[in-house]
Amino acid sequence: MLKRTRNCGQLRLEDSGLKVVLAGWVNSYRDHGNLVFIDLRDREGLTQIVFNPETQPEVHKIARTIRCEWVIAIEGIVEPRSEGMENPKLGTGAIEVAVEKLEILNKAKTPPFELDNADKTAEETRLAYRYIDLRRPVMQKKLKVRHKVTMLARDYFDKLGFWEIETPMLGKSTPEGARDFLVPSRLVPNTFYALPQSPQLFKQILMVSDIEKYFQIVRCFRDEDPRADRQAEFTQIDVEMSFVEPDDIITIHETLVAKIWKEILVVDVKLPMRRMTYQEAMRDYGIDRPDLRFDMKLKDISDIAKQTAFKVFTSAIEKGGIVKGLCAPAGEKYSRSDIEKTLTNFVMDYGAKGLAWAKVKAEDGKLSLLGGSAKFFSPEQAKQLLERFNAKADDLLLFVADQEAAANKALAPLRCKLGRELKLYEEGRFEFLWVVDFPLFEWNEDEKRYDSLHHPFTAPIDEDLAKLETDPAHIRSKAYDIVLNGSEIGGGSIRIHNMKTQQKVFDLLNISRKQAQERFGFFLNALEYGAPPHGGIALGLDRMVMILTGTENIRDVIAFPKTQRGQCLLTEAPSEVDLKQLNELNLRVQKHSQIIDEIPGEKQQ
RNA sequence: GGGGCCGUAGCUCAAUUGGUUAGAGCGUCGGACUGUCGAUCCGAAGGUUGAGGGUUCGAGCCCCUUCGGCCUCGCCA
Repeated sequence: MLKRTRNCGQLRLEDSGLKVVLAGWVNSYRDHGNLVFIDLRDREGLTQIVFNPETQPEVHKIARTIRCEWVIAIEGIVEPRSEGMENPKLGTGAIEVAVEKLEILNKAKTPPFELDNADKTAEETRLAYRYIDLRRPVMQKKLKVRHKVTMLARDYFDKLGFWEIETPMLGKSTPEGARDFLVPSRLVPNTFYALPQSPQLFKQILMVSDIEKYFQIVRCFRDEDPRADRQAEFTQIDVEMSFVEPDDIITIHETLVAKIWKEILVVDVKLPMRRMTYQEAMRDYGIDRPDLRFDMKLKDISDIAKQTAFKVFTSAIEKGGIVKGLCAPAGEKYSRSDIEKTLTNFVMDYGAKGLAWAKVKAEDGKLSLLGGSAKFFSPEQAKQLLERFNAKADDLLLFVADQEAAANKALAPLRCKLGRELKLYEEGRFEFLWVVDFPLFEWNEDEKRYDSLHHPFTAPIDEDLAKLETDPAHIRSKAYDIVLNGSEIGGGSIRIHNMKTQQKVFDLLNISRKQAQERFGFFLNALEYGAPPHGGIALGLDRMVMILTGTENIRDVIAFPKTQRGQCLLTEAPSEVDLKQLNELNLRVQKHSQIIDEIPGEKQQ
């Protein structure tokens, strides 16, 4: 076999005269009857190779039989292209290689889609032939960025004295949080492992073991329905440290993130990153991960709304709700039908009961409200509204009247939609933010108990500790989320390292002593054997790479992703298994049980 | 579990109100061609309209069921 000496993206004019060996895939071939040109591709680029019938008649003859995506190796001389024949689109466009020897390493069937048109090809087809899809430079670039991010992280943590330690993939199922993927145990019949939703408890236990600084680039599993930015199997850059406060974790990780942005995008991220309390985020943006690329804050207008004659507003407030809204700059481009159909349906998808609106018009230099709910506002009320939003002519005011949480839930996505559609920010902007001071709990009305906002091991802020007894709803936690352009790219907290506090939290979560022992007994025990104060974070690798590579699709940054039904179209997983395998695991699937039920007395297999 | 969009040649799409033999571009195959670079020119092959059922004289189109993909609400401590 010809051993390659150069890659296909490497050769330049100054290499002229060199004898080289290249190997790769045939990207395209152009047969002129006389000369044959092939663009040879490897992951580094394209190089044009030429077969000349006059100098190499035998090789030329074989070259004419070559087809796209065949794998070949060639030996030849690097030659400068003659005047006007250079290809400025290629890095190697100043030269070509005149082939002297050709080896066909492998033929290839015609690909099911053309690499050049793959961006227009159904994703289904691309996933079924992922090995071809991943040959495309755009896909390779994404995988390369992902590789670079993990290498940067590993190098960064190593230099700071962190150790990368693996934690088990076969773990213990806990009913909290997301649905677990279960793995049956063969050696202990009728029992199951769970794949980790995160290495949370293990990394905390490592702190008890005085590992002090741990990190891991680790796969996590949550058996919930996927989304465009969510996959059942995903990767976290997982970190835990001892003897730290939130500031320590925040500083270390914003520095890492800034380094990643600098190295990969050559973008300078201003440090320290902005911080915002949860309260402020919810008040101004209706969500704990605000997109700060544009302003357009939400405003509570309940005080004005309750004075109006608009029943929708007044009755919502009477029921303890609020009226909250936003002012879309130049939003008058939305027609009445856009607002009352498209935008209203949009907020209703998020549970809003409706969308009130009014347009801001200028008459003789004076602003007034027009259309929609405008008629319900007195001139004085209208004036107050316009002032509150600092509204300008041709703006559009939109309101939702509901319980506060429900109003936020609808307005936050509406704000993002409007920001995008009204082009309130330019692409390529990165607005980082730490959201801090999360509540420790939220009240779960259905279950009549508190739920952890973060997870049950999150520590309360010291000055709020006393509220564990008196006012759990208003305890703030030492949790922090890092948010970028409205996307949560990481989150963590300082943990409870004191068994008593941990027990108290379980009580409020309505987890009984017995349940706590069953589920987390090993962990609670560990806390009693000298657990240091500790905390950590997990950065979402997939989401970071998505933003770094400018894709909205998480499948683009995963080499072998799954579909919305959790299937791998390449391997056709998941699949049925042999009865023998099931028997070894002491398992019977419902299909078999039904057969047995239907044929009583039939001998069981 | 709910809502929405989609499925026609290998790929991307078209096909009038339900009406003749389902078309085009790219790709593929064959041929031509002295320097191309998304080569060009000539020619050819290629279809169970995702699957099953129904309505109809007649279905790619209408109805039902089903499979699959994407987006989304719920879900994701």
